[in-house]
Amino acid sequence: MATTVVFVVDDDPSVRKSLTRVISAAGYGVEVFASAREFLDRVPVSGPCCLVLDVRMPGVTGLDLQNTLAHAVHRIPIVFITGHGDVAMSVTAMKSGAVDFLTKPFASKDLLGAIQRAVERDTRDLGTEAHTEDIQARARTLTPRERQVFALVVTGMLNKQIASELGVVEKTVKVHRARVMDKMRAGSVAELVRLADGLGVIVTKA
Amino acid sequence: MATTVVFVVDDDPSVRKSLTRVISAAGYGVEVFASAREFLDRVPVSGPCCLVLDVRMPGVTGLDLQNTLAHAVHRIPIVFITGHGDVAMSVTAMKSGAVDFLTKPFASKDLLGAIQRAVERDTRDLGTEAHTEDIQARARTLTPRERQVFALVVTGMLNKQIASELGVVEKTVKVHRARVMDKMRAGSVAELVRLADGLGVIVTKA
DNA sequence: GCCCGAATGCCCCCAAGGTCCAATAGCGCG
DNA sequence: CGCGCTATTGGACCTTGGGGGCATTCGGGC
Repeated sequence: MATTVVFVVDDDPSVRKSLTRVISAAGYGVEVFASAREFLDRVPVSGPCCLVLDVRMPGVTGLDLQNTLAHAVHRIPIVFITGHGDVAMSVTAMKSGAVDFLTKPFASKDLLGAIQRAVERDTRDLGTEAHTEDIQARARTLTPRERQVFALVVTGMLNKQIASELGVVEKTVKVHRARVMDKMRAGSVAELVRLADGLGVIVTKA
Repeated sequence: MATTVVFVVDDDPSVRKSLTRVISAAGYGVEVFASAREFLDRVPVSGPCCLVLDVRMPGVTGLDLQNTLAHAVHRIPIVFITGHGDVAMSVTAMKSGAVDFLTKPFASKDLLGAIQRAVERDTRDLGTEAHTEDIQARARTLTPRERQVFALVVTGMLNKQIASELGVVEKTVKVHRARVMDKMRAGSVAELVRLADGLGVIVTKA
């Protein structure tokens, strides 16, 4: 499997160096960046990861980067570190979903603990994300009509009810329905409902 | 409907007084307490609410109270306020699910904004909670056998498969199944699956 | 002894799913 | 322009699955 990689963004070279030592000693892959921009210029990742981010940096700050990433496709979990943090700053970061917010000096084990929690979260997110992607991919192969039938089937409607709803004959509904079950790879109505809800719930909850 | 009530726990009488003024002016009901213990001695609430809590108090602190409430049945959303907060304290509070963490002096609108978000969260929680309660109540009326059939039906298994799984005849399964649909007030398998997943997801998440 | 949960048999109806076949419409390609 | 492909629709027919009604039996518990 791909090694879990921890990204470090800090403008202080000595901090980057010591963080790299501590984090790689814990068995993670480490990639360091001196600025938010540098990080954004080569984000593409696969596999679980997290971001250790200095709040206070010249130019784009850590909080700015957090906001930028919040609208990105894949939201990477962030552990903030800072030399001169204040309460308002930490609260803002936490409200925006940061995993932790450490003020220097901090114990290595605190940092590694936070990183571990961040990585765990990311692993979970990636799992559900991949799963949702998979389902959406199947849903995309449905024709418009099949999609309509799909939507009505998962409400529990009978074929004849769906038929009158769509203004067609029951037989036609059966055909579409069979294709939906096939394309969505559902072996039963129960599975189909779960696929549908997985699609809907995620959208509603996220 | 019941008025939304905001609980205030602070050991400083003058703070209690001014908070009461600000919060009730915003249209909320307010109940004040001088200590965590005093609050715990008369918690029972119905209807949406939230808690405005001073971190630093003699005896049981705000963070202690937060921990205590975390294991309670109904987790009330908390807005922390404090005169002398530090970053570690705020991060702990936020990680434990606090809605916000304000340091004095703060603007009234910041407090009221936080309260509004807390109340909205509580309203949502109460809604889903009541809904889950309702479903669980129905599930409790099921006999052991009906429960087993219920569990297998929502897997998408056929009656004959359930029958062999339970070592009985298909007809017997049909009878239980019919009772399950009746008791759970489900009009279709689709609905039944949603009821079951609603139960399962909550159980898994809580 | 009565009530209830559980199990079962028989009969019948309706819903779901599949087979074989067929028609129409739109769209891109040579 | 015709050919092929896909989406959509529909009919006839048959099998399997789900659900309801009715009656019976059996074992516990009050």
